[in-house]
Amino acid sequence: MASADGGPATIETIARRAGVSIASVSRVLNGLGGRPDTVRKVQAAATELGYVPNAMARSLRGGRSGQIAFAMEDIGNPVYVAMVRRIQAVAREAGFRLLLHSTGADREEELRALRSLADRHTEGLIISPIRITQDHLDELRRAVAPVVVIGSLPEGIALDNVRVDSRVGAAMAVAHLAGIGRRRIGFLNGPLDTVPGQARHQGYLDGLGTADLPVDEELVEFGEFRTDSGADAALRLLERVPDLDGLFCANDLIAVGALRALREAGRRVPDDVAVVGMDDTELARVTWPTLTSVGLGSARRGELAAELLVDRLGEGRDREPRWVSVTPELVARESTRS
Amino acid sequence: MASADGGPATIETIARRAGVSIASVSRVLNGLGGRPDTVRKVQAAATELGYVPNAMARSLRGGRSGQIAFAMEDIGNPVYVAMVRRIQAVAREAGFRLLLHSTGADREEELRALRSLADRHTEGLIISPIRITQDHLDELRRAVAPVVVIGSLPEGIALDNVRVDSRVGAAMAVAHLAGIGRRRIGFLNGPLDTVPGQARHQGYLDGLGTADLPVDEELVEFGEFRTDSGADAALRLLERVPDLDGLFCANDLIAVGALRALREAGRRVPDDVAVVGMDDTELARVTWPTLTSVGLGSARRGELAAELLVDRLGEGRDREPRWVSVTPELVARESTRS
DNA sequence: TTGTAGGCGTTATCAT
DNA sequence: ATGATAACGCCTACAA
Repeated sequence: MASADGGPATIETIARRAGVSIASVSRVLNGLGGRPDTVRKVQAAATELGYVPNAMARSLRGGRSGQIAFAMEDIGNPVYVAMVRRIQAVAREAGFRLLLHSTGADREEELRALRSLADRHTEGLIISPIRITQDHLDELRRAVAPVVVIGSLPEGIALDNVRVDSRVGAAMAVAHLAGIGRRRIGFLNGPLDTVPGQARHQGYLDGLGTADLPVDEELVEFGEFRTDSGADAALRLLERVPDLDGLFCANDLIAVGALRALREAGRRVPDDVAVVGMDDTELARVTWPTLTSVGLGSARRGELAAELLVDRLGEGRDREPRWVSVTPELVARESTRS
Repeated sequence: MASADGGPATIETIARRAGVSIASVSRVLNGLGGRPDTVRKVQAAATELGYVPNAMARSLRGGRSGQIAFAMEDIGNPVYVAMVRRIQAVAREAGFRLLLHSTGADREEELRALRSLADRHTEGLIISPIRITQDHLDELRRAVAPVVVIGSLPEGIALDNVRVDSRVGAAMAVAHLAGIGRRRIGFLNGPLDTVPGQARHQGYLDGLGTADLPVDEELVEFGEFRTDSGADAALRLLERVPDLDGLFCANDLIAVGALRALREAGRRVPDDVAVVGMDDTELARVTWPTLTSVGLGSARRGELAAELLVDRLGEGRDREPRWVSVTPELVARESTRS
């Protein structure tokens, strides 16, 4: 029952009702003892009034909001869904609520998310930016609360950081395609001015080198990390390189678009063109043919990031920044089955 | 620059620095006028100190946290992703931060989400439960802050509510299958003790009736609203009803599982078995064949729910509860192409 | 064991 | 126009 006297019950309401001071109420409610008699009266009053402590007052007083935030590009990308899921679980476990920032990869939005730490509504932030500008670095440096970055950071940034070497992952993809005898291996990349775009491009070149395949700029197309963009890019590539027999896509969304484009263009997968995606999202199991993809441990990265943050907000307040990493793993499916 | 004197800058710090009272600082910072001279001094001090108002203090004082929450079953389901996306957008637009509760369809978790409104860390809640127990109703009734329910509510509950008639949607699916000449139309449903499970079951029966097809209990299988469960159910159904030629799945996840099972069982889609899903999620465009699905406007429902909540937290504080609904829409794709 | 009182950082009221 | 002061609800010395 809410109190009849207007607003919700407060320790003051309870104190009056129980005939004790607010201090006693607070103590009892926080299990700090008291005379049995007092305890009983307070608990009775609290129950009758349906008392629930005001989280805002607690936060203000305690200097801790009990909230952390996760900023990502777009929850529409299954990679982030996987991350959010695990982050949510770890956060809840540790008693934190989770806030979501969808930035749309907009630089301003990302910076806003970082800056918003300053108002202390959130105790810490996990951020996964695909571009890292000087502004980002400045803002990261002057962040007033712990930040964990998912994604590769330049040397010398003293921040908790969860990374995965997607350059190696990309090379694995190319090696896999070369391994099943493909010679004309195309690459559908995202924007080259993004961290993943850059790394995967390097990895693609590495992979070609290792497989002793010539580098041919004709084989590379750029677009956004999205399905529609992937389909368009695939069509452009097919037009230009009719004898394509392998295709590495910089993420699963692009790969899904590519599969569609290939089908529309009458190419069989994997017989004519074998395809490899990246991120090993849930999508990879749903397409037809199912998609071979290089997993980058997104769920695991989310989990690790959350654990780092939670630790730093508790025990590990003053520890050195930690850089942890996850190993890419190729999961072979029908799209490269010989 | 943060102030050197320990903690972050407060209006107090600024006041000292500018040589005015905290009241003046507050006024200037909130644009409530002041002598040009004073304004200048305060603004200068605030900038130099890198002042950012403490959100917790503001919330406590103002009685508003600027936060709303969304509670859903599992962010892994694309239906909720679509909702979250729009909710996030509307919330941000209105100046609210968004908190996420993943309940795993656990009754206790859902109730906890509802009860957590009591601590005022959140101003309102959007909840999308698939089961509505008496406990839910009790808790909804005594909720201390505005709640918007996405999903059908029993009569007589005075709450903002966004619904879609998935019974009609299910009937549309069956009608569509019958319309392309299918006679043995199976149904893979979720649990019958859920609101959607119940409604879709009714709709399935409605559809058969309208198409003058006999009701045959053999044609119905139950499972969870998940892909793996859908695959299992499909196999059971195929075993029992070899002459199946149409299949309605209670959501896209089930349908994705069914498509896989059908392929493994050597049935061609749509030639042997035509398939219709429900929710028209992003998955429907990604499968092969692409999936005909009955859209239930999940993005739109999320948007409407957020708008209702935001309105009630502002202008519409005292208006009557509103029930808005969205119309199902069948999107035909390859899985039912004749 | 208990109560009084101060303070967390704001905003808003009320004199001046 | 400005400053002192009282809340908002909670926790916690400190004093009794």
